Amino acid sequence: MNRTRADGVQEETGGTGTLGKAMAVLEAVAMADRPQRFTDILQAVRQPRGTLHRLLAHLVEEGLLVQRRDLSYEPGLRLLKFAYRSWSGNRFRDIAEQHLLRLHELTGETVHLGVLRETEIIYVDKVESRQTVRMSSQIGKASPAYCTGIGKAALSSLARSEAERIAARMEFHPFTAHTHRSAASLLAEIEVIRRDGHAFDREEHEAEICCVAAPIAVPEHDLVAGISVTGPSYRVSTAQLAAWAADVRRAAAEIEEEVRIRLGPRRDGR
Amino acid sequence: MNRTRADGVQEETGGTGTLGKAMAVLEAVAMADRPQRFTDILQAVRQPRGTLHRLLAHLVEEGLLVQRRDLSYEPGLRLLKFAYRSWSGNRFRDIAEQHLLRLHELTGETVHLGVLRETEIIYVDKVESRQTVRMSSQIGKASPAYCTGIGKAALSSLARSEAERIAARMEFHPFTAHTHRSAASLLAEIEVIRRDGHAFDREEHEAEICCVAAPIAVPEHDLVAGISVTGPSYRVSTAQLAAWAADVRRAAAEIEEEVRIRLGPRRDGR
DNA sequence: AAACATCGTTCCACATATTGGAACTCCAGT
DNA sequence: ACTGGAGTTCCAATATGTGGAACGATGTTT
Repeated sequence: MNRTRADGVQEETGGTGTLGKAMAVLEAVAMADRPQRFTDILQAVRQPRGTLHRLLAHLVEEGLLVQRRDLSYEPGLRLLKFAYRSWSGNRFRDIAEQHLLRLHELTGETVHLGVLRETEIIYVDKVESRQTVRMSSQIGKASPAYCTGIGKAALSSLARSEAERIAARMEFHPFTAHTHRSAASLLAEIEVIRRDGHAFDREEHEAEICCVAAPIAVPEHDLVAGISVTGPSYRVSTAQLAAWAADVRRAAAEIEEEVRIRLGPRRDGR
Repeated sequence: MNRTRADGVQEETGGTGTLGKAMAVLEAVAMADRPQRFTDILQAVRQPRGTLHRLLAHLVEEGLLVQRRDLSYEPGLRLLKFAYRSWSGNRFRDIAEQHLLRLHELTGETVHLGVLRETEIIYVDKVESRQTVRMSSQIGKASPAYCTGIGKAALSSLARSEAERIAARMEFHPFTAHTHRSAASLLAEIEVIRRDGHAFDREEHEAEICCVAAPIAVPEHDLVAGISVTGPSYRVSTAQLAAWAADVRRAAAEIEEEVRIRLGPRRDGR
C-alpha cells in the first residue's frame, strides 16, 4: 500500500491495515455533523477514489454506515447496537452508578463519569437534576482531555512521562479565553492537580460552565477515569466548587476502592 | 480465503472481505454477556487461529475491543463514541421525540421507538414513567422482530414478498409459550396486522409484558420502524391495549407525516 | 517429576483481496 | 454541444491477509 508516494508524509491509518482504513472512514462520517457525500469523505481520509468506494460499499453492507437516497452517508444503526452492549455490560459504570447518585444528591448539580481514551474523555455516565428524558444527552460523547475537569484529573493520575506523551499528541483548540493553549501550560496545571487531588474546569471548554473533578485510577485494570460535578457559573461559585472538592475526591476514592474489590485483583501479573 | 474447505458449509462473513470478518469477531464479543477469551471467540467465528489472532490485535489497536489483563476481550469505548454520533445526530429520533412524549402522557405507560434492521428491531428511543436515570436502559438494544409489537408492525408495512424474505432468515426462539414458532405463523398474524393497522405483543417476548404497536414507514427514506406502548399484564388489560391502539396508530401516522415533511421529499428518484 | 492438555502466540510460503490509476457514465451549468 | 464535477467501474500488480504448523507457557493428571 502507498506504493507510489513521492513525499515522506505518511497518512496515519495505523498498522491495522484494511480495518484501520475502514475505521478512519467511519470516524470521518460519524464525527461530521451532517451526512457526508463521497467527495467530503474523499478529502477527509486520503485514499484513492476506487479504494474509498469499495470501503464505503463494505461499510454499508455491514450496516456500519447507511447510504441515503441522495448518495450521502451517515452512521448506521449497527453502531448503536454495538454500543448498547459496550455500555450495558460495563462493570465499571455499574459500580460507579450509586456513588454518582449520592454525589448528585449532595450537590444538586450534574455529575459525570468519564474515561480517558487516547487524548479524549469519553463520558460513560451522567446524573443530572432534571432528568430531561433519555440517553442522558451525552453518554458516549467525547471531549478533549485538556479542557475538561475529568480529563485533567485523569491525566494527573498518570505517570508524568505518560501524561507528557499524551499531551504531546494533543491539538489545543481554544474553545474559550481560558482554554489551555499548549502542552506546557496543561502539564504545569497537572502538577498542581496531582498535589491537590482534584481539578477545576473554569469555563475552559464552554463559557459559563465550570466543574470540580477527581481522578479514578486502577492500574491493575488499566482504568484511567474521573468524576465531576458540573454547574453553570452563575449558580456555582468558585468557592462552592472548592467546597465540593473533598466530596468529589471521596466519591472517586470510594469508586476506586469498590472497583478494586469487585473487579478483583489481578492474578496474572503481566 | 477458505481455500481448503472439505465441507460445503460456507461460513457467512459476507462479501465484505476483511472488514466482514472483523465485524463478525466484534459481534461475537459484543453480543456475549461476559468477556470472551481467545478460544471462545475462536469457536464462535470459525477462523484459523493465526488469522483470528491478528484480527483481534487489530480490533484492539483500533479501540473497538479492549483486551483485559487476563487476556479476555470486551467491547471498547470507541464503540460508545461512534454510537453517540449515530444517536444524537439521528433526525428521525428527534422528530419522533415529542410524539412519544405525548403518547406517554396519554397512556402513562412506557413508549418505545424502534427501527427494523435485518430481522431485528433496534430500539432508538424510549420514554418511561419513572425516568430511572440514564441511558434509558435499552436504547441500542436489539430484539427479534417476530416477538415484539414494533417488529411485527414494522414487518406489516413491507410488501408481502419482502416480509416473507425476512421471515425466512429468522430463527424462532421460543421465549415464552406465546412466541411464534414458525415463519408461517408469523406471516399469518402479519396479514391481520396489516389489515388492522396495529400489532399486539401478548407476552411473546417476555412473560407478563405486553404492548400495542403501530408501523411507521417512509419508503422514500428506506425507513421501516414502529412505536409501541408497553406495560405489565397485571396493570394493562387486553381491552386497555385495544383501546390505545387508535392513539398509537395516530401517533405513528403523525410521525410518518412529519418525517416526510421535515426530511423532505426525494429529488433523486433512484 | 515426567507426561499430557490447554491456551495463546509466532512464523512463513502462498494466493487472495486490496490497491489505485484510468476510463466511463451521468448530470447540471453555460 | 461543450465543460466540469461527482460517482462508479475496471483491471493488472502486489501488498496484505491467510492458515497450517510449530512453539512456549501454564496448569492438570498419572
